[in-house]
Amino acid sequence: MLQVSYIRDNREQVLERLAVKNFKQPQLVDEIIKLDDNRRSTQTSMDNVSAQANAAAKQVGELMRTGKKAEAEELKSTTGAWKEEIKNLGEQLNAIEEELQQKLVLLPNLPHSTVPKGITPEENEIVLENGAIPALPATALPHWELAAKYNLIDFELGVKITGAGFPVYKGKGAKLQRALINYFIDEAEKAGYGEVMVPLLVNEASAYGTGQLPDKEGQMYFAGVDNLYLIPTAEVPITNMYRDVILKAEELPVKNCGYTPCFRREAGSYGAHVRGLNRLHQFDKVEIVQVAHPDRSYEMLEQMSLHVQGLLQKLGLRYRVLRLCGGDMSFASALTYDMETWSAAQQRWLEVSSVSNFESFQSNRLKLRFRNAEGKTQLAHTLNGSALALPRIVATLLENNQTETGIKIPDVLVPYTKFDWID
RNA sequence: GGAGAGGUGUCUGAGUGGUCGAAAGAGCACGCCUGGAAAGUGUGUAUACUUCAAAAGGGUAUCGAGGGUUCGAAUCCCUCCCUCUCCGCCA
Repeated sequence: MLQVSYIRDNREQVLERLAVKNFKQPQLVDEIIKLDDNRRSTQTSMDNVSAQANAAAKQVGELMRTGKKAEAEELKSTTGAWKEEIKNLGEQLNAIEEELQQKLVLLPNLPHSTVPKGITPEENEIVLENGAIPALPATALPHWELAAKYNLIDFELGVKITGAGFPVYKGKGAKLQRALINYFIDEAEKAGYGEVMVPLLVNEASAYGTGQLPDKEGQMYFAGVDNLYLIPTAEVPITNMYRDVILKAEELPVKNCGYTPCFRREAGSYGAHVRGLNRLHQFDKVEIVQVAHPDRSYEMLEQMSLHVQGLLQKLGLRYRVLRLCGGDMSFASALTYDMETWSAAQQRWLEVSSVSNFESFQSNRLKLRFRNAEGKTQLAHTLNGSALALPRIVATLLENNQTETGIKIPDVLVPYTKFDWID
């Protein structure tokens, strides 16, 4: 959520930035400013009447104490009109604030100045490409066939137990999952991210805090009896640890990492591109999250991007980094890098990580602040990234490392898997 | 699931109708003291909105949330939420 004061002070710039994000309702900006004007004047009127009423109440007390009952009674009789007015103004104010809030949550975050214009994924900017293109045998298989051939993942069994998109990992397939999780967590800790293990269900306030509500309600599984949402990403519980928190400036940046399963309904996305591990309803992910000083958040974003790239390099995967264009970015992000690995058997790029700076868009909702050099509270910046999401990493690893005789495990993972071949 | 207790500032904790944004202590910050530190001592120490060109200053709101009674509510009444304890069940 953008800050109203910022919108007021930078109207032109806000409109210009929203256009980069291809935002369709620029009139909202002026509507918001107008509502805020209205809010202010109503608030001022109400405060003035309240001040009068408060003063009178104090005076009544004083008169009673000094025994001037008649005067007190007289004063009492005059306060009725004020009460009525305060009530009316209060109702008006509530209505205005509600409408303002409703419009405010419709505005996406403003894209950073380096975000390219564009609408479709094709217009994303390729920042760099790295790693060798694997040479596969002519008999190379896509991962879902490899998974079946080596008995690593049973998609059908998952359908029986739960439904499509909930695979069962078996044997070395299951061990590979655990190995990757532990490897990613260890690497994140080495990079200074403190590990946390968080709840997989969150309440409404948390879902709202990171922006899943109100707009993306349909994406989350919902446990209605207890009013809890299954997390679509660890970002939600981890970032919400800092909801309503005022940090000291010297505590920044706060760096956390955590492993969780992630649950996404992915309503309406079916087809050839979502076969196998390409898109699941439940998947595993290690997330890195930072709360940063506004002056340094972009530096931190680069640091996070390099961390993710380091993982891909160590796993020996060919990857590329994209700077998302305005139209392809998420609602809450100011700048997003997507990392994609090259799936040699599917002959396509697969998104395995997304690293974003949300600036103060989330922290404004979360009321996540720090005390700045002047001793005043200021909104902190929040960032997060996948480091990494497992399924497409597994897909690429299986496909790119396949040989006639089996699948080679990358050296860095062998201490975790305790085996170096799947055969 | 049954029964009970309770939600006050960074924390502990007082406060049952006015002088309460709130005692006291702890913590923290700054100063004094000291060769330096501890102890001691002094001062300060919530958040948001608003007014003001800005600062200073002023106003309003907030003692779990919402509503009510009253000239006036942390304090009384109602509804909801949450936490804790005991019992039951249980990984």
